[in-house]
Amino acid sequence: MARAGLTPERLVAAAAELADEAGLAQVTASAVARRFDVKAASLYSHIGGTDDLRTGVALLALREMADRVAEALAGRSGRDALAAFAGAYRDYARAHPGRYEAARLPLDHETAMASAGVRHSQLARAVLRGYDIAEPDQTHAVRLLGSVFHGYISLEAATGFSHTPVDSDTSWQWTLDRLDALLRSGSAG
Amino acid sequence: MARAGLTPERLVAAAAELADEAGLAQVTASAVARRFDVKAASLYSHIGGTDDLRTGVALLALREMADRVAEALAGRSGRDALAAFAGAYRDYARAHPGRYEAARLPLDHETAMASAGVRHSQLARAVLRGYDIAEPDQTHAVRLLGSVFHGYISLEAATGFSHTPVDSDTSWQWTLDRLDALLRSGSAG
DNA sequence: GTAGGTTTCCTACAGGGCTTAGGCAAATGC
DNA sequence: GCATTTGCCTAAGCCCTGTAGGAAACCTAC
Repeated sequence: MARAGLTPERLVAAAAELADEAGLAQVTASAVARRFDVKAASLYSHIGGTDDLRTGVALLALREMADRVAEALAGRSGRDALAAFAGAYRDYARAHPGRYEAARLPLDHETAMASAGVRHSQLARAVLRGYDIAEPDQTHAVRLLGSVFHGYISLEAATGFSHTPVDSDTSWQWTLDRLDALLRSGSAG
Repeated sequence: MARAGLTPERLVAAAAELADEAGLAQVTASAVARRFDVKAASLYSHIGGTDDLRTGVALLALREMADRVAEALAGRSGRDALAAFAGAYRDYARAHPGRYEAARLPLDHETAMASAGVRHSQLARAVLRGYDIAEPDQTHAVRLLGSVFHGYISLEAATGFSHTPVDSDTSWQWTLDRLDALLRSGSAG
């Protein structure tokens, strides 16, 4: 019988597609095996198991997001950079909800340190260079940016902010304006 | 043989404890049944299944959080109210991580509308009464509060913001200060 | 080109979890 | 005290995980 050509990379890529289509919970060894017309047991020479698959999706998502954010940020500063930064995350989450979900999985310290997660905080600091904020406020501000955007994106994904007549895009712009103002007054401490 | 005295409420309560101790993923019909020294099949006359159990935990968590937030808010306004509001959520999430996790489960529209989730936005609006913000900005501000606090709490839970020497409590206070200032200047925009 | 070794995928199996169906025993109500 | 209702049981089917060991495809080197 012809071989399916399984590799860790292809398995993780399939897992990522599955996550986006059906949710991270549907990413299982069985489901991924089905995508390759292969028995579930065949995956175990390539990956450790279901957890490995999900962690793989998380690492992939962190890399892809960092790439997109970096590209969005190129040549921008100030409010422009802030909007590009936030927009890149939001767009990614909407295009790849399962991957985004995976990116929030807890990673052990070692894996986290070797992941693209590190680039994310560097990118946030790049945005803040447009705002003249010194340490330790800069660290506070990095956390604030992460919190606001991750929070907004995940609440938007869960509820769609659909219970009121106010448009979510309008709230998003409003939030960016206010955050920009907040950071601009940031050097005051 | 003696009966175990199962009820939907007791099952959900046990599921909530389990969630806090071991994570929401460990909340299964089997695991809850073990807590009552009962076979898993016995649960099915009381609850619909595993999903029901988790949804039950979500609804419980929403109720408990709304109660605590309401209590924390009593008699406070302005920055005091803001800090009490945010602190109540953060404390709850730390005391009951599994319940907090469950509270973010997507609920169908009908269930969401009948849940205590509705009270949460009312409580956020109560905080904003101290800041003189009219619609539609008030809705934007409600979303901002939800985003910042939920985002902060979930990032804190996942990473502990432990990769840098800057204390998380300090960032939290800084965030509250800045948010207070932002809302105070809010009537302008 | 073909023999050996390696890799890839297979079948088989053990272990759990979910959930339904149907039965017996305990509680309840009359 | 007896009938009914309720609560928990066993049994069984299905799906997922992960391990072990086998067979076939691929590679290498003569």
